[in-house]
Amino acid sequence: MMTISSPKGSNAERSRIINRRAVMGSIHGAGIMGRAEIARNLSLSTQAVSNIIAELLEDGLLFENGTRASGRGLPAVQYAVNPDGGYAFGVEVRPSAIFGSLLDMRGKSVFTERLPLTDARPKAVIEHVIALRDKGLKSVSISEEKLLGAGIVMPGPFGRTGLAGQGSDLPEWDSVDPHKFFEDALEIPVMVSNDANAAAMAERITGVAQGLSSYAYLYFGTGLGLGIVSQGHLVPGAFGNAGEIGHVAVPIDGQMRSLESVLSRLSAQRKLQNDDKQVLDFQSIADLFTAKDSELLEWLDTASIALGHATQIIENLFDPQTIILGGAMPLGVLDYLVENTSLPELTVSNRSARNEPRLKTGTSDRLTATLGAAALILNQTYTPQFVVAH
Amino acid sequence: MMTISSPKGSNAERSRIINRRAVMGSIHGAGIMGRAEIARNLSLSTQAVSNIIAELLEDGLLFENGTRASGRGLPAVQYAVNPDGGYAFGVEVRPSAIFGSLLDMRGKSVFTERLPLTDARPKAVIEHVIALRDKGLKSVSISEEKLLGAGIVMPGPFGRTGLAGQGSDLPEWDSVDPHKFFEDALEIPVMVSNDANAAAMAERITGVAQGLSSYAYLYFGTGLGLGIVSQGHLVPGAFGNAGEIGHVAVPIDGQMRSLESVLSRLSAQRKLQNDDKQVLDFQSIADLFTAKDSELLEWLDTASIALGHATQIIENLFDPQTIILGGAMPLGVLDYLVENTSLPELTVSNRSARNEPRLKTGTSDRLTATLGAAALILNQTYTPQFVVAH
DNA sequence: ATTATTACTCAACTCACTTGAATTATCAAC
DNA sequence: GTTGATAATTCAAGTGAGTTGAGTAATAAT
Repeated sequence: MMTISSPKGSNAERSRIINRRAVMGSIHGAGIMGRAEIARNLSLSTQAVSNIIAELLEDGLLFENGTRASGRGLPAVQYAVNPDGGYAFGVEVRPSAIFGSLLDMRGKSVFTERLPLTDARPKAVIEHVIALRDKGLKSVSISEEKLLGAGIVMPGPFGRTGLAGQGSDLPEWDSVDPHKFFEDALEIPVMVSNDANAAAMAERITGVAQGLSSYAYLYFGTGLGLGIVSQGHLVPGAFGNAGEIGHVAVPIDGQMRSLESVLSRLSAQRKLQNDDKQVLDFQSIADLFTAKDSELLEWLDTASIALGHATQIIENLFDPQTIILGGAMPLGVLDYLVENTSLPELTVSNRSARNEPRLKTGTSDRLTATLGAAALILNQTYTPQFVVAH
Repeated sequence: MMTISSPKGSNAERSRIINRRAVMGSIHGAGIMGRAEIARNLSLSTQAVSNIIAELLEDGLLFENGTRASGRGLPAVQYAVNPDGGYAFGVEVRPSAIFGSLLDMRGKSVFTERLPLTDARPKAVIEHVIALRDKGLKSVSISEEKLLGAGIVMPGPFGRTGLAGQGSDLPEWDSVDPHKFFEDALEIPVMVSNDANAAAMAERITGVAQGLSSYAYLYFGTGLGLGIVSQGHLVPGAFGNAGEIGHVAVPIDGQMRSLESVLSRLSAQRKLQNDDKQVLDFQSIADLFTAKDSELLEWLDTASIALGHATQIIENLFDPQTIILGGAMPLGVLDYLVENTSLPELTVSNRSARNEPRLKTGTSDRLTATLGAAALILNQTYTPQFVVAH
């Protein structure tokens, strides 16, 4: 389902697109920055950067932010990203509801909304998506032109796989190319991804992964997903289904079980439901954690063992700067996992010289993936899709 | 140890470099190709491609290869990669020996040699490397200018990690940046990588991964490594140590054991040594396999179970087009593993619509990594280090 | 007050790609 | 066979975007 774009050659126009993004990315990463500094950073002439910045100012994507002297010489005029310069629309499609979000240029959420869904067929979904978009635009009084694009999060796996029927997939979409479908309907650039990848990108734009280029993100949705970022780019897999770590088996009490069956919100809910037959929501789990519920602590023990195994696999396969835990799981629970997981010793990540902890928590929110959907678009405007060697 | 190059902006000169590589890559991938066809492929004007091809002809990297008519219109002049246009130098450094190779532009090996090493310190190593280079150049009568670069394979992990002392590392190199060291000494572009990554690239240039963009490569060295290729690029990890899959634990006979301890040449050698206390080499294993040695078949049973687990992990984490098995293990053994491994069902790769098998064998050779080292350089000349969105 | 240093701008230049018209070679239809 | 459509190729002019070098302005150090 994921269209693999064949690489294109470069020309003047495409260079400008790349350089605009590189300039935006530099400023976004540093907060404020001067032209000469950016030019050095990107190995471009100051004149080139000056021209690009003039264009970006014109487009309202940047604004001047005073001057800063560093030692001798004329103090550099600083530029910062204009939060109101553009907005990214994020959509999360689940079988029973659609979530929408709007992020400003700095990744701040300015609108979120949930619409229940009774019909998950493409036609019904797109109507709801458009309704969400219009409501969002109206609620913050911005015009449609300011929309940079739409990020769409849909439950994976994409296409029929050995995991079909395992969870929350949308069978009605089997024969639809979501990317083309949404782009045709919304008429803005669209990126389609799964929840874990989107959440991973959200951390890169506003969260704890700022400044990191290679990291992994363990996403707690209903199940468990993994977003892999290598050199600033998502590793999508050949068919867009990379990161299905929930289905990897690990030994628990001498028995092989899928990670998802012991390390996910659903597994916690199942464990906690043993007593009273009601479905526990996010808040209930948070409350139980605060109350130091013994069943939950038991679950955490097991989950922590599972996380240790997951860490060993992820670290040895990717050698990331860090592994971030986030998603729809109470922060206390995630913190507890990070603190109480005994880290495997036999991995490449067990090194003395580290700037980042091996595990850390990211944002914990039921809307992580929805915001992440929009972050996919922001990431695109800040990350040139290329790297020049040396 | 791996230097992470910060992205640069683009300009006319860098565009030309990118486009030259894209043109070379198109032709290499297709075998022969005409200018207009390449232009369409890269979304460039035919004029631009014409200019680039003229330059590449001048440089001796291409030659004309007849014309081909396809329907109406003037038949297109076809171009092919000139094998003698340039050579890539590959070096594999092991604690006790250095291996050198030269590949022509089409990836054909024109020289290989082994030099024993009694002193693995950088100074001694570089002397041997230079000796290898000079011998190679002399043996095929090519001048130094035709060397495109050198690929260096060194035993990972790079830097001190939790795996230090586990295997074949080179402690003498702990405080040396191999990339800078070799580039200063050889005065040509250098790429440093581990054996698995290099082997994965070799398959992409000449082997069974031609035309694939996202795949995984299980490398049988002494231990077991994994090369991960995503969208034509290696996934190196934050510190160059991605792919250490050998240290991932899997259940064997109800017990967790590292993959390497059951699925590697060393593990086979240990198993087969039980009877007679001699070290078995590559050829001996091949002979035992032909003789259907019962101990070896026992080892294969266990190894096959381990490979099933490895497959489940790799497929769920990367969703590759295929997993290739290769390295210093007799081809019969690898084929046996591919045929007799029962593939896990619960993975995203277990889909009906597949162009590639889930497992297949690549090259089986003791020199796989040495040739792969040179392939790193060829890959660079064929793969522009960028992707323009859409 | 002078000088070194750095940021920035202007104008000229250059590189490499694009565009459009002209040319050539082939296939297909009459 | 002649004619017309089609496609590859080249030539020459045009364009976009980056670079270069000279000149100006503002600051810190001497």
